[in-house]
Amino acid sequence: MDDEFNERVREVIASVPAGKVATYGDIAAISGAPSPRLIGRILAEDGHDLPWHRILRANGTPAPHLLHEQLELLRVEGVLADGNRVDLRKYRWETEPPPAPHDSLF
DNA sequence: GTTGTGACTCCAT
DNA sequence: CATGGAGCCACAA
Repeated sequence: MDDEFNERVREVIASVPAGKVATYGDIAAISGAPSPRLIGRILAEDGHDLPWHRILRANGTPAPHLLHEQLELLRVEGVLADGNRVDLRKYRWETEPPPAPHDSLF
């Protein structure tokens, strides 16, 4: 029960479809982790069986040491990155559907 | 108990 | 875009 997030986090990451990406903060929020740092730690410890390459930072850029590796794997899955940055706005995966595009005033 | 470190995020300058 | 500071959690020494 202590590390319930641990299991939850892996489930969420494993649930990310190919061609999509998620941020540490999102995984943390969805999995119920207390902090996004835990996500990084889990991946570093036991992310060998998970699509860790689909996890990006809040600004759409992967970790410094994985930057090249991540982008390569993502590129193969159809996620094209501009330089070292991925279009989160386009490839960001969400568990819940976005708010209806109601005719907002703006 | 404190300190340092890390695949993090946000805000201000 | 770069830098710094604060918040955050877990672990090793």
